Amino acid sequence: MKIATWNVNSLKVRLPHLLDWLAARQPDVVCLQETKLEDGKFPCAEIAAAGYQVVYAGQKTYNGVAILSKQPLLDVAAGIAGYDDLQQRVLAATVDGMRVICVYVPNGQSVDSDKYQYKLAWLQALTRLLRDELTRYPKLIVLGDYNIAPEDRDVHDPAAWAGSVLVSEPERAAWRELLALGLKDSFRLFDQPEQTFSWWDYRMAAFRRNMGLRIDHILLSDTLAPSCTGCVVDKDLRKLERPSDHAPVVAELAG
DNA sequence: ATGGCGGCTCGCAGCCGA
Repeated sequence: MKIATWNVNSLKVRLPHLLDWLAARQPDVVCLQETKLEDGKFPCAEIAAAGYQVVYAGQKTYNGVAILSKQPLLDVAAGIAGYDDLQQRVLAATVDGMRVICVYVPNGQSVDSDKYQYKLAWLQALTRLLRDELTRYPKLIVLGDYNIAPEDRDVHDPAAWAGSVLVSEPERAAWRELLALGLKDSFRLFDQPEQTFSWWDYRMAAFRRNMGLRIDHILLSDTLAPSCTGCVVDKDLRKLERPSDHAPVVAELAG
């Protein structure tokens, strides 16, 4: 099965791209971030017509997450239990016995901002949630926009980015804590082309010059990781008119 | 060169993303 994550940066604007992409690629499960839609405005009919069930947790202007699936979505839960968050950033559902958790990690803005402290606290809360979920769901997949480039090879210009938000050591330490729960970065299970990224700034012709970061990730529990047969970034959507600044990441699981 | 682009809003300027 094919399972994907994509930060759409407004589902309203990106819906035509999404529908074309679903038809072309036929992923089984798709997690979306930054839908930026109140639930009453979610395009349910269009997504149903494309052959997908969908659950979503949105808000006006910012954030918002959704899970699309060809198979039924069960035991749906939004947010992080025990962590009050007005921002809609987490959505979980069970698909075919596999727990799927869609995450939109806070950006953090800059390392000296309140938003950065929120990001670090939020990542701690996510770690607690995932530790708990892993006790109940050995087959766990956590995918989304992590807003962390885990290593320097995930950054187009590590020297220019050194110490800044998205690459700072506390963020990378939080990333390693997630992996230490028993999760694998599916992208790094395979040989990959150098300079593979999932986000490029809209400015400075960054996509054309491949000035990007790899910040969108698919984490697989140690139980699930052996069944992963590939993980790629699908850059085609970033080449279209009016693209999202993120490209989808797609993992293939056997069986 | 801290700008640049593109999304959003009780909008027409300012905030936010990454």
